[in-house]
Amino acid sequence: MRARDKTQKSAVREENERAILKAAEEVFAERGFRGATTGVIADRAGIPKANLHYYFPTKEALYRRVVEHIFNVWLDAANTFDESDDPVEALTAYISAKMDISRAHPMGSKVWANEILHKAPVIQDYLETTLRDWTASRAAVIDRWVTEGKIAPVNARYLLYMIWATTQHYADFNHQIDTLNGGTPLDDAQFEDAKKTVIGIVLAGIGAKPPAAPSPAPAPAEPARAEA
Amino acid sequence: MRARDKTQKSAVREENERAILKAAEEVFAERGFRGATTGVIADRAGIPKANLHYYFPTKEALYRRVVEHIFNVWLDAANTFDESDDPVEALTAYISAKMDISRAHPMGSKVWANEILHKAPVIQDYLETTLRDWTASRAAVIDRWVTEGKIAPVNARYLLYMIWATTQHYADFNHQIDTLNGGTPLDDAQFEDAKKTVIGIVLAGIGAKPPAAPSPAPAPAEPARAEA
DNA sequence: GTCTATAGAATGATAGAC
DNA sequence: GTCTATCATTCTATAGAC
Repeated sequence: MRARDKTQKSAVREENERAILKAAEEVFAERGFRGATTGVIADRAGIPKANLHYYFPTKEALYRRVVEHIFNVWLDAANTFDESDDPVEALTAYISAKMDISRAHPMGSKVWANEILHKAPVIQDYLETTLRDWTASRAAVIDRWVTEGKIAPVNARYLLYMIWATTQHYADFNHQIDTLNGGTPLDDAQFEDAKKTVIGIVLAGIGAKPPAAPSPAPAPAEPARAEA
Repeated sequence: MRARDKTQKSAVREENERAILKAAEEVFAERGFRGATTGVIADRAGIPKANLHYYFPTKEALYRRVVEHIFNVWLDAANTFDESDDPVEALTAYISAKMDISRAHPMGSKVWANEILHKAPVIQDYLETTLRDWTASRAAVIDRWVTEGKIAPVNARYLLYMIWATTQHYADFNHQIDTLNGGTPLDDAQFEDAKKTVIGIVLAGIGAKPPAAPSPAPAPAEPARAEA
C-alpha cells in the first residue's frame, strides 16, 4: 500500500468512487445486474457515463466491488454471534444486528439476494469458503448448546437459515411489507416491535428464555430495564 | 368466448403455450426480467424466437402471465391456513404447504421474489388487493387466538412475515443452501427435517403445543422431550 | 482528470415468404 | 401456423479532444 497513490488517492478519485459505489448499490438493488445500466448509475452519481468507465473499467468490476462490500457488512454482523456463549445473549445480539442491517442497508441486502437468486455468479467462492466455514463453526456452537441442555434439540443449520431468512426479509421484501403497512414504511416503533417478535419467537422456539422477561408473575411497577 | 378458438385452442397452440410458459418461468427466475431474453426462452421451449412473439406479443405480456400463475399457486397454499381453527393444525398445514411449494416450484417463488425486490412493477395491484385482504383477515384470526389464550401474545403480521420468509427461503436461496450442504440439494429426509424444524420453532415460539404430543391429559414425567 | 461522439454488440419485435 | 431475414433500439465500452 503506497502512501500516496493508494491511501490518499487524490481525494477527487476517492470522492467519485464513493459516489459511484453508492449509486451502483442502489441501482443494482432496484434493477438487478442486467437491468442496471452504467448510464443510470453515472447519472445518479452525478458524473458522465464515460467517467464511470474511467474509474471502473467494466460494469462487472463495479458490481463485484459492490457485492464484496456487502459481504463485509454481513461479516461484521456475523461477529456479534460470538459476543457471548450464552444462547440468549448471543442470538439476541445476532438477530438484533441483522435486523439493524436490514433497516440501515436494505439495498445491500437486495443486491445479495439478487446474487444468490441468480446462482451467485460473482460470489460463489465466498459461499464455498468464508460462509461455509462460518456456518459450520456456528452450527457447532449451537449443537453444543443442545448437548449442554441450554436449548431444546434443534437442527442448527435450519435454525440459522430461519434467522437469515426472517431478518433479511425486512430488507429484501420491504416493498411488500410497506404495501401491507398501508403504503408507508415501518416506523421506528413498529420495527422495534418486529425485532422483538422475531427474537421472542426464535428464543421461545428453541426453548431458551427471553432476556427481558415480560414477567408473567408479579410485575414491577417500573418498566423492566432490558439488559441488552 | 367461442367454443373452438378459445377453449380448444388447436392443441398445437395449447402445447406451445405450455412449453413457452414453462421455459419462461425458468429463465425469468434465473436471470430476472431484464436479464431474460426472448431468444433464450424460445430456445429452451424448443421453438424459434419469432413463434414466441406469435403466441405472446410482447416480453412483458409473457412475464405477466408467468407472475399471475405464481400468484395463483400461492393462493392455493394460502387456503390451507383455513383448514382448521386450531392454531397448531392451521399453522402446521400452512407452513407445510408453503414448504412443499418451495420444494416443488422453486422457480415460481424466485420470480415472485424478483418481482417484489424490484418494487412489484407488474403485480402491485395484487399486493394492494388480494394479498392485503388475505393478510388482514388471517391476522385477525391470529389475534383472536391470542385473546382466546390459545397462543402467547404475538404480533400477527410479523409472525406471518416470519413464516413467509422462512418457507420461501428454501426456494429463493436454494443455491446458497445447496452450497452449504456440500454442493448438493437437500434430499427428502433433510427437507422433512427442515420442515419439522420450522414448524417446531414457530409453534413453540408462539406457545402452541406441537402436534407430536398425542397425550395432553396424562402428564408425562418429562416436560415434552420432543425428538428433533 | 473530464467529457462528447461513436463504435460495436445484443436484443425486442416485425415483415413477409412458405 | 411457422420461420428466415432484418430493422430499430438500447447499451457497454472506447477514442480522442480539451
